[in-house]
Amino acid sequence: MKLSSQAQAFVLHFGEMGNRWGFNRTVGQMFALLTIHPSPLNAEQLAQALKISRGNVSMGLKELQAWRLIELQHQPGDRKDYFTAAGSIWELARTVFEERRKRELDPTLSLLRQLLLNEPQDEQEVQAQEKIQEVYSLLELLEEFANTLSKLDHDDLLRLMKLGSGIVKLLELKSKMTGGKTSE
Amino acid sequence: MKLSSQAQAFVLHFGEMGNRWGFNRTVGQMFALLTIHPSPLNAEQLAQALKISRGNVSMGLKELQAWRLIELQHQPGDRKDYFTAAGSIWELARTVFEERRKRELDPTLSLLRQLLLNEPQDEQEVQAQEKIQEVYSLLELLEEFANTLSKLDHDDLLRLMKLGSGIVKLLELKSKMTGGKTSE
DNA sequence: CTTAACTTTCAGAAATTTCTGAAAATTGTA
DNA sequence: TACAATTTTCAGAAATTTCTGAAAGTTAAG
Repeated sequence: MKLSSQAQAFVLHFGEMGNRWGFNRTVGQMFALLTIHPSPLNAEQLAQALKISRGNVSMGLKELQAWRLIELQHQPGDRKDYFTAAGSIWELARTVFEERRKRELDPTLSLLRQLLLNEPQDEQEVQAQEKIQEVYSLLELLEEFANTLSKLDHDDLLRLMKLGSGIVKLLELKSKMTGGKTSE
Repeated sequence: MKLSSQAQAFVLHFGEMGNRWGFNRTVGQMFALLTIHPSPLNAEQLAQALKISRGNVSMGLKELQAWRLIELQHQPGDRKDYFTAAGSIWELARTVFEERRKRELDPTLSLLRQLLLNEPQDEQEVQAQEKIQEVYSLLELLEEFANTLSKLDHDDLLRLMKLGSGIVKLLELKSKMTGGKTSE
C-alpha cells in the first residue's frame, strides 16, 4: 500500500473537497483511494494508507455504502472484507448526483409541500405563501429534470452534454414542430 | 419584524439545509429571510429576527454578497444599509448553481489538469493516470454542460426542463438529421 | 461450543467551525 | 474638523463535527 505522489495528491484533494461534496475529509479520501486503486482494499489497508484509526475507517465505509459508492467483495481464503468503488467513473458520478439530489432537494420539497397546505391568515402570509410557491415550483421542476437526466442512458446523456449551444437550436426545432412555447 | 410561523419554518429549514447548500446555518437563515421578506431589511432587523449577534450578521451579509445572492439598498433619510435577495427566485437559483459549480468543480479540474502534466513513472502510475484522465474528462464535460445551461435564457431553460422523456426523442431526431452518434 | 479473526460501536478527546461582543474602523452630516 | 451612527473585525468562547481506541459484537472454522 504505497501511494504514488499522483495518487497521494488525488486522495488528499478529494479529502479537502469532501465537505463541498457532502461527506467529510476522511470519507472523501477513502472514496478517492478506492476509486483510483486498481484492486480492492480492506479496512486495515485503508487505515494504514490514510493514517487514520480503524474505527474511523469502519464508520467511513458504512457511510460510503449508504451512498452506494463502494461495494464489498471477498477474496477467497481471506475473512477480511475488501472494498472497491461501485462501478465506472460514470456510474459513480451518476450515483453521487442521485444521492445529492435526494439529500439536497427532497427534504426541502417535502417541507415546502407541508407549508403550502396551510391557509394563509393575513396579507403577510399570503405574500410569504406566494414566495414559497415559487420556490417550490422551481425545485420541483429541478427535481423532475434531475430525474430525467438520471434515467438517460450513457449515450444519450453524453450526446446531450456535448450539444453545447446546439441545444438552443434543437429546442427551437421542436418548438416549430409542435408550434408552441412552454411559457405561453 | 414579526415572522409568521410559515416564514419561521421556512427560515429555520433553510438554516438546517445550509450545510448541504454550501453555507452555514445562520447564513442560510439570513438568505431565506431576505428572500421571503417583502421589503429590504437592515442588519439590526436580521439580528433581532434570527436572534443572532450583530457581528455574525455582518459576516453573513459579507458571505451572501460574495455569493452575489443579496444586494445592498439605501432608504432615503436612513444611514443604515438595507438588503434584499438579488433578483427573482429563478435568478437566485441560477446564481447558486453557478457559484456552486465554481466552488465544487473548478478547484478539482484545476488540480487534475496539474496531475495530468506529470509523466507517469511506472505501471502503477500509468493506471492511476488513466483513472485521473477519466475523472477529468467527465468533470470537464459536466462543467461545459453546466455552462451551457447557465447561458440559456429563461424560456429555453424552462422548455428544456419540461421536456421530460421527450428529450430522448429530440436527441434521436438530431441524430437522424446529422446521421451520427457521439459515441462512434 | 470455543476460539480467533475480524468488524462495529460509542464515550470521550481533538479538531474545526461558528458565534459573540467589545473595540476599531468607516462614513455621512453639520 | 468633530461627532454620532453604523459597520467591520477578530480574539476568544461556544457549538458542532470528526476522530480515536478500547470494549463489545459478530462470524467462520474447527
